[in-house]
Amino acid sequence: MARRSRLQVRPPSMVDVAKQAGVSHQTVSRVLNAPETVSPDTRRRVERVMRELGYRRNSQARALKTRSTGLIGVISQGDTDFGPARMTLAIEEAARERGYATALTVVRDASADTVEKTLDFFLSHGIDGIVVITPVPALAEAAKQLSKKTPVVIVTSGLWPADNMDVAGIDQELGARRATAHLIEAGHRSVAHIAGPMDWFDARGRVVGWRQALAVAELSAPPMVEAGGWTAESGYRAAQQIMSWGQLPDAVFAANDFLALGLIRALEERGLRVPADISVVGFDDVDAAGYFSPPLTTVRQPFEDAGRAALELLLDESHGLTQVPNFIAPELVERGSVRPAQR
Amino acid sequence: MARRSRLQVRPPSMVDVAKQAGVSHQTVSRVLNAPETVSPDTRRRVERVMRELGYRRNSQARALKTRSTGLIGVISQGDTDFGPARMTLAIEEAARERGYATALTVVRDASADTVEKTLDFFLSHGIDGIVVITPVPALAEAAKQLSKKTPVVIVTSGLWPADNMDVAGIDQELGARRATAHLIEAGHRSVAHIAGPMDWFDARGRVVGWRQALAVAELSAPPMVEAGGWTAESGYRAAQQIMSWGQLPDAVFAANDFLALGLIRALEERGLRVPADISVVGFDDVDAAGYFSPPLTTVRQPFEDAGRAALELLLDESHGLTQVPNFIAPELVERGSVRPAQR
DNA sequence: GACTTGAGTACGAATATAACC
DNA sequence: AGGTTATATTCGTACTCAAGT
Repeated sequence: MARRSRLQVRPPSMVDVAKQAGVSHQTVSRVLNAPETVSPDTRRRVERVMRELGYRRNSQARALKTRSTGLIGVISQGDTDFGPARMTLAIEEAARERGYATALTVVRDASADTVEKTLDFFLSHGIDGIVVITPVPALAEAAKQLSKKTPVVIVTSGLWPADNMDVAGIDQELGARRATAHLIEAGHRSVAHIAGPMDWFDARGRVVGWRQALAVAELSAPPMVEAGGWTAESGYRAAQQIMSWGQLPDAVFAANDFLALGLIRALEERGLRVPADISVVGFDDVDAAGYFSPPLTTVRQPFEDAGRAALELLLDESHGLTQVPNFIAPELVERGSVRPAQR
Repeated sequence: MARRSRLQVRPPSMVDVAKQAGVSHQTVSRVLNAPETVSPDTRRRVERVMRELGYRRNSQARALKTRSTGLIGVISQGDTDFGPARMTLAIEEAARERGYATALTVVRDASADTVEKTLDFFLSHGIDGIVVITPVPALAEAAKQLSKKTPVVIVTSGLWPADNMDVAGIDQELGARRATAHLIEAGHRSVAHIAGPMDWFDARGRVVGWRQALAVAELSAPPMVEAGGWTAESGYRAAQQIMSWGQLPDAVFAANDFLALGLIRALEERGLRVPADISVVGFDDVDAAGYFSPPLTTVRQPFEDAGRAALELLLDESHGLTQVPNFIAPELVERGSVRPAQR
């Protein structure tokens, strides 16, 4: 880094501050780490000199002594998918609030080799812990291995804590129950489901929740339709399948907003109006959901809360104490794609 | 981090390795940093002990001495927009290839205060340099201030190097010229443009390139249509505007793929077929572009190359030497949305 | 004896200098 | 002398122990 040379003036150290303030470096250290043990007089003097000199703690030296770098590693597999991307940002923000920096690594595959390399990379950079965001089982398995060498929290929605692993995420089953129950409360008796790719924990959880809500209401579940992906196109195709049934459902709970979008498009092409003829609920609450036509009733995932929960698990005393995963409750957002109950 | 205690066995240091191998720690250091100066015999012995003990360099101690942490800070504003998101991943990957870790920070706004805080955060974590990804002017201005305190590279598409700032990005004008020229070569005389939000450098660059290509072919430019965003919905609305013209254009170059998607949808609703009646070219080459109907001819942005270029600027000797920004050339991807030339 | 401050050393790697064969 | 290896010190912070008021 050649330009460095231009900047290569040694930044002021504690010793510099101490000299300038006429105290020992130890006193400067105390001003930072235990201010109450320093007389207000000296403290003010030292603090003033710090400001004058533009003193900044050297985190490398600090890390060397304390054995903690303040660096959190984040491993994510999904790159541009909505959930993982939002979760990554949420974790970054939560970490920054607590003064931690996050080092992000996006892996293309979850092979043992890739994970091993990533771990090695993180360890050699002295991270304090790792958050693994994984919507699929493969990375989760690999993450279990990691936990032998460094604290690890898994962010997912379908894994139960085991082998001392800490898990945080969003309660997909609950979200799906809420979505389905909302449709049932609106008076619908036949509620279909378009599921996401079943290798995702999220997709599986939403299926379970859908079935639970139907069972509670003592309604039978129509056949489940598995979409090939999370896109509007997949939703469009899944809709074709539903429309080929002898009897159309009253309502459809789609596993995410884009699937719902494709579904709505397909329904309208057949002259079916949403919500007049058929009600639809999505999942995620993507930015555009309020601008669909009709505006989509959906389930909002509290990524920020989940990110914060993951970080607390990683950093806090509560570590290893929880026997139940930290699954945050998502909320239903009512808009215009569900027909109000008629009575 | 409570669980830490479970792991709190001090990792082996050079001294441990040295003791075990019966040499001095200095020799161990040489094995790592200048192997050729150590006799093959001792070297092998030391290396074996390193493996046995699972020795790993302590990057904190190393950073303390060398004044380099191997950490690169990345500041990005756009969170889920296609370009910035892809660029972030590209930079992360390029950095990792070179052994650097990237600390990501996504800022919500580009106020002086936010940027100041972020810089402070990065500096206190000892980053070696910063990459600022900015599609809009505000962050770019703020980035100029940063460069006084640490090496900075700006990743963008509309800023010329100034004040010793290093800039890398993708040549938007060239991409737009290629897209437009492709339409002209196909025999189209009237090529309209749906522009993205004009506060984005990318949007502006694409407008300039579009005009340039038309000028070279001595064709006049239809009025430019500015879409309110980058979404399909914006494209759909922009299309309404175009269709209100007395005379329809032969072809439309849309500033990104989603705008193109909305445009195509609007055209087809009017009974206009793409490409039979009107040709369309997009920009970005998003994952789904090949699955649009018709498959979209578009311009692929080489994010990986640009990310690598940014990193090289930040790390390499070439620093400050380039008077011209490192703008990488995007490529046209021909698919099915442009009518082949008829002669 | 409270309260405040200082001296000295450890953390682990890098390196200049010195010593060895 | 030339090829290797060893000794001693440095980086900046944290913390123990001791000393001063």
